[in-house]
Amino acid sequence: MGRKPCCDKVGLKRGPWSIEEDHKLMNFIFNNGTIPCWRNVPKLAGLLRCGKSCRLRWINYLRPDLKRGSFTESEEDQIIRLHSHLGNRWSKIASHFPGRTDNEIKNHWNTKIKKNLKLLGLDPVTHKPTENAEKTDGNKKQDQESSETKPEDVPCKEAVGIQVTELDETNDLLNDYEMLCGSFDLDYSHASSFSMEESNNPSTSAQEEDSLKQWVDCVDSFFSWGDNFIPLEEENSFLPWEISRIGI
DNA sequence: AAGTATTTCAACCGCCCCGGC
DNA sequence: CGCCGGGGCGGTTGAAATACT
Repeated sequence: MGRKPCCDKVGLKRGPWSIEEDHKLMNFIFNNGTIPCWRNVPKLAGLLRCGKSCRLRWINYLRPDLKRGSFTESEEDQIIRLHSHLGNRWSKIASHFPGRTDNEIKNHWNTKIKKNLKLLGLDPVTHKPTENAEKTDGNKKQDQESSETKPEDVPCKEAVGIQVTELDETNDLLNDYEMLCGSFDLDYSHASSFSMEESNNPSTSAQEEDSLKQWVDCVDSFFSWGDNFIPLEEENSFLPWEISRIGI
């Protein structure tokens, strides 16, 4: 409304990213490290995209520390717990899951978890039985607000920030949820393992480095890099798996 | 095998917040 | 103190993939 768009959209490409575009963006980021101003990235990287689009592509898809694959049962549990206290603050929720993006969690919530909670007769917003939620419809907003209490306002249980009594309620909810998942025969067998201990440990272990190297190998085989790709080793700037340390 | 319905998820849109001036 | 611009975030869309008839 009267506000200038984030960029001049005329002549800019939209829609799915091509391999070549991914290549250009990754190459630029790997060779330049921190991005002080995303607005300049498309110009400098030779992309016909808006800066926001580049940022999103990097964060949601190209980042080397991204964890791929389906959500594990424990991750889903954690999402439900966090959502019951944080509401739709996807970025806050995602901050508890290294390697997962807010977009990914949001999508998973909207497509799967929400549906399963509804099947259980639970309101995905209030996390309470639907009848209950209807009965207290007038107070729904209040409920919602209280359920979306800011994390900093809530005494913390471990790193997650959950009151003990509320945690018990959430655990009951999760038991029902797990039973439901079981009855639908959800398959987590192909999903990678996950633990909050692991996720709360930001230290770059040798294991993590290995996985990042694997990622790079994987990307190398996945993308058909063009001849103009500058191997990072040759560039001598830094290795891709060091990105997490310098904090892009 | 073909057509249709449903699901998934990458990407976009637009608002809000915050820092710089 | 107010304005401006950029980044971040949540909601939404739509194309592609998958399931079903």
